[in-house]
Amino acid sequence: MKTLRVPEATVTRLSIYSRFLERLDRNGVTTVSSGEIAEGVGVSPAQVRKDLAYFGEFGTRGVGYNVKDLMKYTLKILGLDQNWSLAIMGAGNLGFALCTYRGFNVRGFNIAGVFDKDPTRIGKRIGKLEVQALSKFPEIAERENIRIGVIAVPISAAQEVADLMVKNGVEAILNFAAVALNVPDEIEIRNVDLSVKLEILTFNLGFRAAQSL
Amino acid sequence: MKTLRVPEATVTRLSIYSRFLERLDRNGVTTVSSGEIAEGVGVSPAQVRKDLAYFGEFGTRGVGYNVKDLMKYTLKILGLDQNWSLAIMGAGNLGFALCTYRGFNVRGFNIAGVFDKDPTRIGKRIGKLEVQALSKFPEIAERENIRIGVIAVPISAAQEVADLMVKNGVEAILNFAAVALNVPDEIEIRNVDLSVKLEILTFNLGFRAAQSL
DNA sequence: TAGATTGTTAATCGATTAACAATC
DNA sequence: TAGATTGTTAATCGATTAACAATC
Repeated sequence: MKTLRVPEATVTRLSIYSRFLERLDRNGVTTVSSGEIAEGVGVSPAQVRKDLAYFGEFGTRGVGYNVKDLMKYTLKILGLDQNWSLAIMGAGNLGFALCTYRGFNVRGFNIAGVFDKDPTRIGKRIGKLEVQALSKFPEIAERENIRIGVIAVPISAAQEVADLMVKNGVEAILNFAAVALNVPDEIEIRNVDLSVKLEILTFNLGFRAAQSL
Repeated sequence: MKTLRVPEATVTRLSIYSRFLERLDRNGVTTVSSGEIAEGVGVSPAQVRKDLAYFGEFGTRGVGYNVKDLMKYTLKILGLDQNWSLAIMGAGNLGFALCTYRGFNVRGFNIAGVFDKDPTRIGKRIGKLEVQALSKFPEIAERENIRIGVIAVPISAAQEVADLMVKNGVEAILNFAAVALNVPDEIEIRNVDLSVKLEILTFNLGFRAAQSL
């Protein structure tokens, strides 16, 4: 068993390459070079080739890459050659926004259930979805084969919701609550803290001001 | 002029340290060691000390760090010893969720205006805010000293909105639209692509399955 | 063949970690 | 003083880039 280690930054870039390739394809472009991809997404050509080299040889020397083929390969690498059922945990404002976010659908993510524990929210409709009680999670997770859950509940409820998902077979979690969650090692988890992102900006603004003194 | 280069990961961790310190402070803890911070946020003690060392000496050898002091220092480093006025561009579901997100307020971010170009949205209230026409942006940005803007509009409108902000003195942009924006070099810009985050998870699920073959 | 571009290796760059002198 | 923990240096680790042989 080879243990190839792929940098997470490479995976992020592959996402971006695949979007760029889709755009080229829509525009009828059939062949592209690493330099053109690099130019299009703002990295170096060597970076593009290196990122792809982790997974195979997809180009033709002297020619470049076939846009349609490379697009398919990158999507397959990312696991996007299949559809994924998501659970959105929390039907507050953020949960609502996530349920209606069109960016998920175009990449093959299908929201199979939205859950809340607030009785005033349960039963309400969000588009084609109906907000479900947390108690319905096990049944729906099983039926819909939900492997990925998104946490959009307040900090105080985040751990409880994570536990519920882990207990019911969820393998990966995207967590919007600003708290470090305790989950087994084998669960993939990533945090998105919106305020941290802003703080990188304020740091840089202040830092730049200090440098120019 | 020294050109100290601080890794972005260090800034992200400082955000997380500062939250952990606030929690300790609320719990009445007065002194903390790099090892305890490391334990609390899931990094190495050397990492904690190295991150802080970019900015000065904040501890006492043999003793540790004073929680209140270190909390203040980290907040100051991040630029959070002042309040920041934000503009939310786009009053769709995501814009609405951002306007009502309480995580911003506790870190000193104040939403000073929410803007949209859809006439059916203009004038609607979101909490204490009223959705403003894009044409009001210059006036309000100036009056409220808006230096940071958040883009929560569809891809098709993102560049236009970015241009408007840059023209009116915005220095930093948090972009939720899945498109690379063209802004002058001196503008700080970070993208948050919700789908890319999910794709890192699907990649890892697929990758792990492949490794265990 | 000449020109172009890939795939890959080696060099470089940068970030993390281990180790320890400084010092409370 | 003995014990503890910082601040910092040097070693290690990992990611990016430059360069070029392979080859279309």
